[in-house]
Amino acid sequence: MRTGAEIRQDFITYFKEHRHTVVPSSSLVPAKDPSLLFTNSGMVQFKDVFLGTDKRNYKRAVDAQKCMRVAGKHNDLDDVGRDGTHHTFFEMLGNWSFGDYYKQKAIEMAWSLLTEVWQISPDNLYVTVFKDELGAIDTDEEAATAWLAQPGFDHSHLFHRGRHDNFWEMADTGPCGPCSEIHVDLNPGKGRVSNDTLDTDRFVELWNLVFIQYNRVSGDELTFLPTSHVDTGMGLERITAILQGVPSTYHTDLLWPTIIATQKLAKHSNDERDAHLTPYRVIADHVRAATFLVADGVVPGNTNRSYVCRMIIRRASRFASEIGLKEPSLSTISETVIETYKQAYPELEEHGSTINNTLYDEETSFYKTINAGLAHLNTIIETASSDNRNVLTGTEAFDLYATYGLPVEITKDYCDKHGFNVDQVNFRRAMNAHREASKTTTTAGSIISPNSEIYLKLLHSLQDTKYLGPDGVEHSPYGPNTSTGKLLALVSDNGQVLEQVQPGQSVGAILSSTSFYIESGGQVSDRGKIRSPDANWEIDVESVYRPVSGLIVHLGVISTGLPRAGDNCTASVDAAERLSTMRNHTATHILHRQLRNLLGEHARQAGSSVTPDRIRFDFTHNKPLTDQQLDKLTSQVNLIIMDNHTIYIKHESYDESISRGATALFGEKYGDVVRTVQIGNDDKRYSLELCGGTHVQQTGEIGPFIVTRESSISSNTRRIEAITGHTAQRYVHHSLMILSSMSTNLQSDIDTLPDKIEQLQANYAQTLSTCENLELQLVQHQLSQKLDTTNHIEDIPILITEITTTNIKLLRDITDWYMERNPTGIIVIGSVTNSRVSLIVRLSKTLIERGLNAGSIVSTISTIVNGKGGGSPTLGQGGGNNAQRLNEALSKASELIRQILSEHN
RNA sequence: GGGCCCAUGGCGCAGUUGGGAGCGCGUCUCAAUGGCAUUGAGAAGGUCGCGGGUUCGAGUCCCGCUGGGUCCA
Repeated sequence: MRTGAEIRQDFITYFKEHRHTVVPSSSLVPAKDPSLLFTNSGMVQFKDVFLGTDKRNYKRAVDAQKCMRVAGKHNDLDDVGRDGTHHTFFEMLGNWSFGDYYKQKAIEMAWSLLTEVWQISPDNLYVTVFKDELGAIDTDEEAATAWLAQPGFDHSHLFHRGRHDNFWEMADTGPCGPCSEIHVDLNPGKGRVSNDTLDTDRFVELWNLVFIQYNRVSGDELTFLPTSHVDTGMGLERITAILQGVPSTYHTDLLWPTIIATQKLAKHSNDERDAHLTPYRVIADHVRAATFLVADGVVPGNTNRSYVCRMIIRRASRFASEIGLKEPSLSTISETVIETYKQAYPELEEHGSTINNTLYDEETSFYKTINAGLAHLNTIIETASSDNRNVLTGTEAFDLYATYGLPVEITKDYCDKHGFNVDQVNFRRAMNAHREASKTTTTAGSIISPNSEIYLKLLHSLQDTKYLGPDGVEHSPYGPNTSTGKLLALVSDNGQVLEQVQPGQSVGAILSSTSFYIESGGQVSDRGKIRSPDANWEIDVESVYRPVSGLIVHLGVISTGLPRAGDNCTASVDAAERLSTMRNHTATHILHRQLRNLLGEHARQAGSSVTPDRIRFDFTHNKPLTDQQLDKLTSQVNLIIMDNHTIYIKHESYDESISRGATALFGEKYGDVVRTVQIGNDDKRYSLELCGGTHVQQTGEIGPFIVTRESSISSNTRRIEAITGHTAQRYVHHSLMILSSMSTNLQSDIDTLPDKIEQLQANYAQTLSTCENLELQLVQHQLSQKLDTTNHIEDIPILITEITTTNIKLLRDITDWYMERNPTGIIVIGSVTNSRVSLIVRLSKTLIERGLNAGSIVSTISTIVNGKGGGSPTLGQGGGNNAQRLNEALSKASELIRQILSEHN
């Protein structure tokens, strides 16, 4: 029996023998494609080839591509594991022709691989080809004829299908074409096969061959592409299940070992395992997906892909607890995944410890979340029970879910146990409302979304006029800062050619050659000027971008003159800014390396921004850096700078650079030949990264390196901001000035400033408490002198007085002092500070039943001083801003108390 | 990107239309026992995350920020 690994290799070997270039799987994180959460098919890494915006140096390719399908238009995550076919993560085997062979050859190779190499009986194979149900697009006779000509192909096994199944489109417009699907009969002899039975679970849809021949210009207009392409995809899990003759993809040797590993942990018998197959499948699928995600640098978090990663881990954990695993166990299970896949995907083993720690940490924090959520649910249930309610409202259940992260299934279980029902209809309703509310209302600020079509046309027309060679604009960002050439065109920001322009206008300038760097790898594009001495004009360039391969647009403002296509001109990069950027970029590499040395290899770059002003570096790490770590980091980076290592830049093959240990980044796209930036010579190499950016020649040029900020941007992701060169030097200077002026003001050496400040603070605290003490004594003194003015109304000692103090807290405290001496009494105090009046009424508890209430008394008398007040029955506070009427307020208090007491008798 | 929740002593938390900053554990001191576990009595420990605002008065209400949690896109 062929193993899954062998089957993957069979596929690759077969097409390699047919002169295909073996291309490695691209990362699950799509390179520079923010519209796509994850790589979800084999074509993602070749998308720009089909669009015609980029080229490869091969015409035939074969690959096994890691794919994730989750949280798409309809989130089918909840279905994964409930049957034997759905997966979040899977591998797509594909062979590709970029303008090389077409239908005939593709079909022939597919047929021969299936029937000859893998020995699948032609009797069990069925094929569909495209036939437009609307009759607008031609039927794919070419494919049909090719299928019918294959040896052993049963003519009754060919079916026609319409647009939904057999016409492939990348988007609303763009490359598209008919496709052919190969289906395998799992139950031959189960009766006649029709077009409809192909969709039943008797069949597996195994392999889709897409023939890209059209370009959709609009909803109802197709044009033929100049060259046609083949794009095929076959699920590795599916073919493996078929060749191994097992009942589902989970029973293949790709996933079954994971299920066995889980079974061991759960200590289940085989019967118990089979009775709980759904949780087993979910765990196997999700742990595999999470393992691959973490290996590709995705870390669980609360946004975007990070969130998907978290969701998968938590869902697996939830199902793990269903089979009795109450301790974190996913990280143990993932070891089996790594073991199964490490040969084909060495990154799994390389990041093994990161995967282990990440899964363990996430599962642990999930437990914490659940416990907090259950505690919250418990208090809800308790209060509800005391109100004789035994239904959890939809809002409550949803709040538990959306705010406390308690999965609704867990809520339901817990409610069941406590005799509660959950209002699921209103839960759904709340969920939908939440979805609506979350929909982005503001479209993210104008992302340059060039209409590639327009730019491609422009590129071709410029090439037709011979101003541009076949490779397009000559680009040399690594050479001299200045280049001379011709202004080829001026365009608007959506790519329309501008015939007439005026000074002050924003334009995009296309030159025959340029040395401006184009934003990439986090490094911003250069700024600078384009000048024409002959025609006497100048453009201030703000940024530069490449809408399609071969075309470079300088965005800027015309500062003087009237530039016209055809003018000779010189483009100069702002050299000082560029140098600052280079300092920062090289420093970024050192920072990256040093972070990993300091924190561990899991601390990987998760985005960066390198500008002339600063470095912003995001990386995966789950807690803040301590002061000691930051200190160590800074001094070590500076040491490396001072070691004055030489930077070596070279071009080599991707594989070669990786084998030398180069760091490749996620979300970056690399060709077969890559540019590597090495700090330090081969004997004393400090770091090696794939990078297209610009760098200084010696680390010493960087100057001082200073971390200005360390912060969190989402869970498990930290951000460091830093400065170098002139900016750092100015920063140090500025800081020293501040220190020096502090030292003058505090009359202390800089070295002893911290002590001095500490001492001042201690003195201040001491003085403050002394003051408070003195004030208290002062107030006590005042009050003690007035104690003999205490009157009695009926049998109640009552003191109404004015006291001078700035501290209202003391007024409250002093009432304690009074109450100790007159436990059954009343005291009313008025005080004036800054022309504001404060009033306090304090009375004995025993007086409450005689109708007295300190809060309401103070409330009444406060209105006299133009204010408000309130409080408890024994202590009321209030105030106002009319100090003139304080006496009036105090006598009103006396009157009021008298009145209440008499009424209450 | 949008929504919701949280931040109070070393730790875990309470704080009621805005009115005296608290509880449990821990820490320290004293006492009881020959010593410990322990028990009793007492004490220390707080910019209530930060900054504004409303108010006579804000831990509490409003706005902004920081950090953490969580869901959705």
